[in-house]
Amino acid sequence: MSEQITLTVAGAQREVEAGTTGTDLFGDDKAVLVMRVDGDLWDLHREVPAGAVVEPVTAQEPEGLAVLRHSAAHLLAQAVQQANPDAKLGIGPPITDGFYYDFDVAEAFTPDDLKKLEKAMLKIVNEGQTFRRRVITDAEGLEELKDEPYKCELIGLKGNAADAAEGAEAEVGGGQLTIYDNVRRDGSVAWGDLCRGPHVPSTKVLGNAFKLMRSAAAYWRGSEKNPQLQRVYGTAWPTKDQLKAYLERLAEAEKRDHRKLGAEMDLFSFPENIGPGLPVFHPKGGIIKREMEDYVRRRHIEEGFSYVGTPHVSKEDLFYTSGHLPYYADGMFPPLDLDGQKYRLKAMNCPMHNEIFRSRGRSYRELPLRFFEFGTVYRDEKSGVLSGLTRVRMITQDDSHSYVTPEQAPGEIKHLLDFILGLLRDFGLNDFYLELSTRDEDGDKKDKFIGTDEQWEVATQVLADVANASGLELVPDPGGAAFYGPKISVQARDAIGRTWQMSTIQYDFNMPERFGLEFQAQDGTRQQPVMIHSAKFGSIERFLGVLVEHYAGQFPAWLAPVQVLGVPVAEEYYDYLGEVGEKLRRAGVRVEMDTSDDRFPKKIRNASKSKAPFILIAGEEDRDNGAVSFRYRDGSQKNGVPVDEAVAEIAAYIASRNNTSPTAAEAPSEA
RNA sequence: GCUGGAGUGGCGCAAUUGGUAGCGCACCUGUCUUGUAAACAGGUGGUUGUGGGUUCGAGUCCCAUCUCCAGCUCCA
Repeated sequence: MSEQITLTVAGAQREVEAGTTGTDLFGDDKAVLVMRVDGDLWDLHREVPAGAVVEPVTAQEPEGLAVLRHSAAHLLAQAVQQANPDAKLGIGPPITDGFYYDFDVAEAFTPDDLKKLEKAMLKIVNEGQTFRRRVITDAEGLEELKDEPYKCELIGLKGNAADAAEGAEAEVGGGQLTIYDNVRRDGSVAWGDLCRGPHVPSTKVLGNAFKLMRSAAAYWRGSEKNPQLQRVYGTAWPTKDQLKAYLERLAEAEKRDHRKLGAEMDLFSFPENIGPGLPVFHPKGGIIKREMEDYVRRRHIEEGFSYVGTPHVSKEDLFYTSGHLPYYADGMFPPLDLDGQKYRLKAMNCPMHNEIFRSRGRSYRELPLRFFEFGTVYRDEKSGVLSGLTRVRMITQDDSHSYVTPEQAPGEIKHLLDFILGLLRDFGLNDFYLELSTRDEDGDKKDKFIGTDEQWEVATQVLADVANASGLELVPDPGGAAFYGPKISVQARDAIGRTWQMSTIQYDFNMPERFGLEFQAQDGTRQQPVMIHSAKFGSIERFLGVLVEHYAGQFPAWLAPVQVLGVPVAEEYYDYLGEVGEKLRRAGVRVEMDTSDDRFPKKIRNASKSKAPFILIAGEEDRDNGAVSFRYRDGSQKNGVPVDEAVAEIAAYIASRNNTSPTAAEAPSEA
């Protein structure tokens, strides 16, 4: 009597009874969390309509994993409201590596609360509650959720949920309004929440591969103007092993933290008496910074840039001319008053370079004209955003400005992009993607952008063309442009897969106008150049921090503050090894000697911890043979190398700028 | 800037209900020093971020302030 319907299940046509659910189809396989029905994710307990194309979805694919995490967020909210029925619910979407849920509670969550909540969540997991979907009308929703003001607000915003708040679409989606009830085994409803779903079939699925990480405040719907809610962050994984691996990844990142390594390795510090966000570089950090700058300066000159120099302060008017001050006064330090004339610490170099450009008449024959400098700028970053070297108030930009004709712009941008990628590779970063930051078309920040629609369109198109031609992945970033023009930024992935924003290339049609820049064209007319701004590493300070983390402090030999650490086997050999050290110094190598009165094994331990790429050892045997022995970072050794050979090998390795650590396993001079 | 948490010798940490500020590493001194991740002994160093307050007595409690951490917001 039951009607038969036809479905396409996992690619194969099947005849099933009408009313068949996803659980009927896939329930045997516990790995299946939800199903994809004609492209949309559905709960397994829903009935599949006739003619549908149905596929199982597991946590192996990103969408399945997101469902798992979304369900974990629900689990958290349930636990919170169990403990505190007065807690009002915000939103609770899945995010990278986990989830969060926002609550309006009288008291912020303590670490102790998180532990208790985790236990409560585990209890719900063990009860094996099922997520049950229920379609409601807006009116029913408003009635049922009358004690949840934030949810009601979301219902009111339904339809443009994406605008309501990042993550809000996880709650109300675009279409039907649904509530998910968590049902106990006896059929009673434990808890419910407005939610678009879908969810995993049972809380059991969440196992105990979840963990609450931290709590922090977050503005409701992401706006400073709104009240702050308490956000609880958690992580959730399909298996305990994956959770463990994730926690290990975090621990690894912590070990590489440049703030920690910077202090340990005596590279830099942030003295309280100088001020927050203002780093000082110690001798060893200074070496790395200088090596970076020397190399980058050399490469710029090779690529046709002229090195220029500009002051750190200027009359305030300059920044009105550039347009920075009216727009970004908050980001600049307050003015200094000099006999009634206001001066500002510079927050950007371009106005200064423009003054160099217009210091005399320019000919088309000079273009592209490329100015470059390590320009240190000062920005009054809000106190809460400062973070080690990655966010500072003193930023040394490896900043260049190319003045070109509009026709030359695409070629110059390509030139810059190739140059940048080459530089990043020279420093050992090989994995990139690009971001194209454009102006906000209609958001509330639209007014921030100056220039005509046509100018923006041209500029954006030029950048997009070059970016696309590069073959790299290109991610759009609407609203991320500078006020004076769109930009490409290069994002680099480091050794443990984190991405860092590095270089930027900006197309600027605006500042040449404001500064009245012009050049004389072939036909004798005066024309306006286009400016291409570019910072290769963004900031030397930040890039140094990134390199510390990328290499975990084990810098490539050419950058390492101490390239060779000499370890005599005993006091008797201090002089002999000292002579080797002298030879190395004459070859331009940075050498330190361990002349402490520690005994040999302790010296080896210290040397290993020092992160020097080459450890040179000499004892009786070596001295007899006019030789020296190598110990590398990986613990491998090479004994009895004649001194001249050793010096040549080290010097060659450094000169090669090889970014991998030397080891005995490799051929000696694979430079 | 907002919310929450935290500041104890150079670094990492400890100090029962408010009752003598300790330990390890580093550093200094001495005795040592012979082949690959810690020789032994002794010693210096702190007005517990800073300024107030409560108390017979404050690292511990209260207020303010500075700095750091996490997140939010921001990032020309």
